[in-house]
Amino acid sequence: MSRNSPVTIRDVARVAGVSTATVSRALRGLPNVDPTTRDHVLRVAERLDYVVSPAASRLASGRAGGIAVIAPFIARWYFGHVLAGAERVIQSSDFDLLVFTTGDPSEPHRVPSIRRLRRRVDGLLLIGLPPEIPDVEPLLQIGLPVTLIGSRRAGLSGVFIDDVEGARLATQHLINLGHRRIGLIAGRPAPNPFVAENDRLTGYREALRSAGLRPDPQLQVPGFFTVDGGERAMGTLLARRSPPSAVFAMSDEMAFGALRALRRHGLRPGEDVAVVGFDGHEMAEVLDLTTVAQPVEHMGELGARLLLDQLRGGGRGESHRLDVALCIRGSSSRASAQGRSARRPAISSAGANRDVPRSARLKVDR
Amino acid sequence: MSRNSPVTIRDVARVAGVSTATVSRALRGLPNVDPTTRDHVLRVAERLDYVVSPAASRLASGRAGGIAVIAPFIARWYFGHVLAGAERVIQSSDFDLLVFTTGDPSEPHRVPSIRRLRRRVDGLLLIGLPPEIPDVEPLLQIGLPVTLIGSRRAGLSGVFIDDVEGARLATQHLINLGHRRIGLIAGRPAPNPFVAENDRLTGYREALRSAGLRPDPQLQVPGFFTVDGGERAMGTLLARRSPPSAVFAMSDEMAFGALRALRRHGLRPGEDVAVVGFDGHEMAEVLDLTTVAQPVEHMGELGARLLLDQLRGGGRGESHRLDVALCIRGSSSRASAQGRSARRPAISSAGANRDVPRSARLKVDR
DNA sequence: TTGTATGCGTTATCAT
DNA sequence: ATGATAACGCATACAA
Repeated sequence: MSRNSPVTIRDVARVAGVSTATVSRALRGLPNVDPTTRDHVLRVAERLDYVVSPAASRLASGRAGGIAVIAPFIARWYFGHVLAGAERVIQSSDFDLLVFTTGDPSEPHRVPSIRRLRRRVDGLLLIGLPPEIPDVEPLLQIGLPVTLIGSRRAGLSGVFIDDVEGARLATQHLINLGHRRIGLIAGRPAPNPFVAENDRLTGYREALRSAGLRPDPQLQVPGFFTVDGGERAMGTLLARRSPPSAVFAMSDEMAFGALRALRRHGLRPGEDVAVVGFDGHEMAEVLDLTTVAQPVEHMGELGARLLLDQLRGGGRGESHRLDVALCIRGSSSRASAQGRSARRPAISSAGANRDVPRSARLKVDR
Repeated sequence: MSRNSPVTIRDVARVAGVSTATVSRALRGLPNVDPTTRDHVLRVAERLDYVVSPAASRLASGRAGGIAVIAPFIARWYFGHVLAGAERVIQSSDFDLLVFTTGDPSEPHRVPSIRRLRRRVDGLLLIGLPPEIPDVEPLLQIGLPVTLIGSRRAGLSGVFIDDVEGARLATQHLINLGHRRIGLIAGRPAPNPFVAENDRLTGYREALRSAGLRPDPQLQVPGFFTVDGGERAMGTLLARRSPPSAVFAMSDEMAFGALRALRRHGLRPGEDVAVVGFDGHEMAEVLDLTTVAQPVEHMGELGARLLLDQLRGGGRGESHRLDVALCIRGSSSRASAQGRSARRPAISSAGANRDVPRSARLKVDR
């Protein structure tokens, strides 16, 4: 059995008839190497199927050779897509991509300990992790180049969207449709340290206020960014004495849950209750859900690129704000203010200020 | 405080008043170390905030210290969830988790070159990559411990489901509902080397045959495992001279597309055309889609565990077959065996509160 | 149980 | 442009 073929740099040097130093230089494309020599060395290395030992290289050079991508989750839509974008870019570099998951950052710290990171990676790519929360802070102190995706911090490289604007777009859209009681399915209960959430809350409120509407705390419910959470949140909203006629959810997945809650209550999205999500999830199209789309994969790519730039000594601390886009679909376009209320006489009246039909008041299961 | 003071094993040894060898042994929990000494060393290391240099350690020991998880995609539901499961257990080991993406394995090879893997990882975790396709084969030859998830090969460690049985369950369910023309939305066009696809095709055919039905090639269309592909496939099926009254899709995402196609054609899933998917996607519940659920996260966990066992010299080549479960929902339970019969006036979404008969066969899931 | 000494495969410094 | 050689930080036979 031809177990391992420990072809070392010395073998290459010997066969090529040069010193290991020259081989090293040639292989890494360093200057001060005769083109002829380099060519020769490359050929020999190829023929011998030589592969540098990362361990040795790293030990000698002091570089770790890896990039840590740290995110709360992998399987959730937003994170999966950002990660996919980042992976593509990092894979085309010669850094290893190490993945770390933290779980919900508002819960007990599962953030990878510094020890787990130190000496193993040269840079950090943080996805959806607010730099201000206690467990993340240490990661920033460890002195490695960092790039933030989906959150931001003065002086740190990052790529993010205008969450305030996104939420405002969504809310304003609902207002334009004639709605006056607009609910909010948020993430975690406020107050919390998550910038994106706070920004979206701000956008929501601002839109309401500038339309002369008063944000009603009773209409703001946490949905924890899950489908089930969104469903429960919608249930809670429907159970209010005066339920909303429209809802803005801070994520598509929560909006999906909201849609289901509506159906379970016999209400039709877009007709009885308007719903707008946030993300641009593929399923939003399938479910005919209006949403604020963000360029997730691109955010991952760009973030990775920014980090690589730093690692290569190039520009440090660059920051990019990407645009979002409101995708209007059936869940909000069939304005019910005067819309197809024919099928549901109960809600035909009262313009935008109408109440949700009685059936909405039914108790929420689960 | 000063930057980082590269605390080495020698510093620890000096401060602790022992040799570096002892420190090394103590820190790694090796036997033949006086408990008192070990304790002392540990304390000193802790106080000095010592972190072993992976590079040095790996160079000296010859181990790479990493596990490569290789999958076609990250952002697709199945892969994201399997990966999440694997991540959890690998993270609790002391191997680094390196992620590699290949893109669709039926396309030009983007499989990570051996050179990219050799010396960097100690083991391979292949997700949804059939060992028989040309690009994957080399990975198996490189001599590293391998575990397969979602595919299998005699002699190789792996975790998979009974795809034949899953497809049979789905198809039989439709047959039981009275359907006789049952379409199939497959993955890639047959023939192809993907075991899971072939198995599901087999299950589909067997169910039909054992019910005295003849599988009609005209009713088998590729959907490429995407929502859009599924939508197109459904469109194709509906355009047949004699369209199916029911459809089994090899993935939930394709089934979602099929649902959308139906709606666009003014047909109601579960009433005009029955649809069954495959996966157990969360959205299946939201969309009231009947599906064959597989324990994806658990597959990831188990796969990682099997690989770790091999790496630790324990059991080699273990194989696990996990059970699937048919989750019956509205997309198939409102039996209406007459295909595109006259549309019914009723709107039945309100009653979509079906429970999930976890049919006889579910092992692990949540 | 503990210490000594050597080697792991590269990179980088200094000559040449 | 190229070569010799000292680190790099740790693991591990071997000795004690």
